[in-house]
Parts: sequence; C-alpha cells; structure tokens
Amino acid sequence: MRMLSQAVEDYLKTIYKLQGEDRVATNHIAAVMEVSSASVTNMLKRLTRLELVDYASYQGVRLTEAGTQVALEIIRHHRLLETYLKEVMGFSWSEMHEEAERLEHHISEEFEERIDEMLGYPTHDPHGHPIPTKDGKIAASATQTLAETEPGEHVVVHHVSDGDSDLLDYLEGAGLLPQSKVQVVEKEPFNGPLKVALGGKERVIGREVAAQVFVRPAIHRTTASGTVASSSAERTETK
Amino acid sequence: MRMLSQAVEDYLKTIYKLQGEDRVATNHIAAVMEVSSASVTNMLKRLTRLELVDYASYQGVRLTEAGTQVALEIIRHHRLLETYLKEVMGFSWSEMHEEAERLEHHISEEFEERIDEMLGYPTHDPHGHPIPTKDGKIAASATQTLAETEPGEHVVVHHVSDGDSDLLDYLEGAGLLPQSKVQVVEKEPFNGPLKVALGGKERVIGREVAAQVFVRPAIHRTTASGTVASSSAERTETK
DNA sequence: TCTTATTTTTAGCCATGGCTAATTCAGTGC
DNA sequence: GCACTGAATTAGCCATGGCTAAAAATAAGA
Ligand SMILES: [Mn+2]
Ligand SMILES: [Mn+2]
Ligand SMILES: [Mn+2]
Ligand SMILES: [Mn+2]
Repeated sequence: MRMLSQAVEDYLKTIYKLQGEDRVATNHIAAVMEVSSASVTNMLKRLTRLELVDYASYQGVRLTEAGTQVALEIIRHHRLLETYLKEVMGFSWSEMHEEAERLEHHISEEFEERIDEMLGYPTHDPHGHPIPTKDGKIAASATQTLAETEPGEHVVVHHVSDGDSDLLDYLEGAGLLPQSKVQVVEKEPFNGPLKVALGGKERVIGREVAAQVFVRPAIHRTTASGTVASSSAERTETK
Repeated sequence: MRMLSQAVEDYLKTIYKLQGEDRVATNHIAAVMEVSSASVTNMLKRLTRLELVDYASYQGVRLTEAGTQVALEIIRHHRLLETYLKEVMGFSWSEMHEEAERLEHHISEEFEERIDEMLGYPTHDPHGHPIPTKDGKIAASATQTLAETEPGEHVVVHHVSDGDSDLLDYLEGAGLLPQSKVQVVEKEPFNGPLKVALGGKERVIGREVAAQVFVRPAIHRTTASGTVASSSAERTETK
C-alpha cells in the first residue's frame, strides 16, 4: 500500500475507536475530529476508493479488514510511543499523549521495533490499554468501571481513560493506576462518592472519576509466605 | 510564527546548506531537492511572503535572519536526533539519517530538550557536525580534508561527510570517525591513494574517500605520564 | 400519510505543494 | 547592438484536505 497521509491515518484511527457493532455516523466522526461533516463525507469517499472503508451514502461507515489493520498499526505506534515517552524519557501524562499523537504517523518500522525491544515487548501502555501486536491482534479490555463496582468487591485497576490529562495526574496521585488493587468500601447514593481502600488507606473519590477507572475482579490466592496476593484475570481474547 | 510545514522547513534547510557568501540559484535548489525549478520559484515566493527569505526574480535567494533561525532549529533537531538514534537506540548510519530526516519536523521542543539532556548536551553529532545551540548559534566546522593533508602532518578527524551511508560504514571500519588521530604517511601522485597511520597501524585509502574526511591539525602535548596525546584545536567561532 | 427536523451530501471555494509546457529574461559571443 | 543560450518565471493543471452554504435524503412527529 502506498504511503498513507497523516489525515487518512487519523480518520481510520477515529473510525476504529468509534465503531462497535454498528456503522459509524458521519456527524459522529466530525464531532470527534473537530472538522465539518462535509470534510468527513469527502474523506470517506476517498477512503472508499482506497478500499480502507466500507461506506454507502447516508448509511454510515465501517473499516474494511485492510482499514482495520492500518488503524491497529497506528494505535500500536501510539501506545508503544506513550510507553517509551513515559517510561524511558520521563514525559508527563499530558505531554506524552500529545507527542505520541504526532509521532505515531512518522516513525519507521525500525523505530517501532527498537522501542518495543528496549521496553521489553510490553503488552499494555501506561493507561493500561492493550498494545496491538505486530501482526495486528489486540487483547480485550475490561468493561467494568470502579463506579459500577459493589461495596466489598476486590478489584484490580485494568486501565484508565486517556482523555483528560488532569484526571490522569489526579489518578496517579490517588494511586489509581493500572495494577493497583482496590476494594470498594462504601457507595453514597444519588450518584454520590465512593469510599475505597487501596494501599492500606481509605480514600473518597467522586462517581465521575470512578467511571473513568476500568477494573477487573481480583483473584485471591495464598502465596508461599502465607500472605494474600491478588491480581486481575488477564484474558487475552483477541477480537 | 504560525506552524511551518515540512516542505517549508526542508526548503529553508536546503538554502541554508547551499548558501555561502552569495545568493543561491533556483536550479541549484531544484537539483538538490529533486523537484522542478517551477516548484522552487513557487515556494520562494511563498517564503518571501513569510519573510523567511530575501528573494528577487532572477537574482537568487538568501535566508533572512528569521529564516536562518528556523533552518538552525531544524538542523538542531536533525543532529540531536541522529546522536540519540545512534548512541541510545543503536541505529545504523543509514537508518539514522533517514529517520532523523523525517522526525526533525515532528518533535516538540519538549522532546528536543529531553534528548539533549539524556545525551549530556552534546556539541557535535555522530558525523562530527556541530549541533546548533537552542539560541541559534553554531560552531565553525573544519575545512581541511584528509586528501589535502601533507605527509608527516598529524591531524584529528573533525567530521565526515554525511551523504553516503555506505561510505560511513567503511569509515567506521577503517577507524576514521571523529576524534580519531591520523598521520599521513605517504601520498601517491596522480590523485593516487594515501597511506595513513592510525591506531598504531598503517592503512591505504583512496583519494576520493580522503576528500570526505575533514580534519584539523593535531595539537601535541606531553601528558603527566609522559605519553604524547593529541587533540584538535576546537575553535568555536559562531558564524 | 404528510410535514418537519435532523443528518448527510453536493457545490463551490481556498491554500499547499507538486507537475509540464510555454514564455521571458539575462548574459555571452559576434 | 543583436542573436543565441541557459536559467528562471509564468501559465495552467492536479491531488489533498480543509471550509461554508445550499440541497437532498432520511427519520420522526402529528
Ligand atoms: Mn493516548
Ligand atoms: Mn494522530
Ligand atoms: Mn544527517
Ligand atoms: Mn527533512
């Protein structure tokens, strides 16, 4: 396939993220990408010619298999870059995302390979999002949020929303990053705050924040030393 | 200044490299950049509107002070990136240059700052080319080549040409990289090969290769331990 | 079913940055 | 001073990817 432009790659990535079971609406893409609907229609026609999407006027759009592979390749770049920028280069949450958003379109396969190796072939980025493999497979993510978790339940943070970097700074301070073990102690009614226990301390967090924290049930097991360890069930269904 | 495109940045960089004392010709830029002369004229008009060049029809072009600063900023990115890609990420000579050529247009000031710091604020890239400072100053380079060096002269390799990566691989194997101490032993006439001494061994190299190796006279001094050390006179005139 | 509201597309415009072919300019030789 | 030649510019085209405003299609409500 001929070199794809940054614009084409960003459209494919956006469609990938918006498409669940059903087709994605023109206006939806326009809203997320902050461009006019007319621009979206124009691009969808070109993506159709490139056989990267399956599109019919007024019927919305879906990625073809080829389009999906391109989207996953870009997402792989993005997530490997974020991991590298944060772990190796010490970028903050906000800088990291912005930088990865640009560089994802400009690194070579060689560069991708090097950072993957330097990072020890990570499977998840700093947000806890799965990193697609080189051959375009991606692990499933957790769908349960901390806000939906019932008091008494023991969970492990799987991933956190990557939309708001101020939120990420807050979550980092609160210790609510991927791998953290959390227990919900209490939930105030009427969408009130949650009292959670983590790292031996109790802490109150708002319902909105809790809805951005995705969790998996913790698995309890007794270690050789007799202490109780827990971790999330890591299902790696590739869908 | 508004965000400049990759094309604009590459034109400025090319003009910077071509301009010595006098103005640069349209055809010269076209040849180096492998675009048509018409495209160059078109771009020069736009660069003029942006006040990045001083251009008059049929009279050639020169960078303005603003244009020079942009060019130096891009060259700084390029050379810091090359150093990082080679030293930290283990890229080869050929991959390194290609990668830097693209990434130089897409890294943030933050990224530039981080790699500068991680590298310990280097003054020269792996070719021995000076890295412009953040405030747009650049050290002078050596102008004498090994081919011009007379037998008996002791010199230190200052920088090597960065045009041909196969040549760079060869020079690396020959030990003719920046900082290497070399003595010309013999020069065959009629543009014949040179016999040089370096690292305690003698070696024969072609005149063409020697013309791509830039050197400075070695300064001899006696160390405390009695051995003789030499290094090049590092003049850092910023021009 | 018919009207209305919403979504989407079309039409037409613009900037960027390429290209080829035709023309114009500047310098050299006569 | 004039013709010639090579360099440079102009004219006119194209693809990409934005935009606004108008028109058309679809979905929803009475
Ligand atoms: Mn991100
Ligand atoms: Mn992007
Ligand atoms: Mn280079
Ligand atoms: Mn470049």
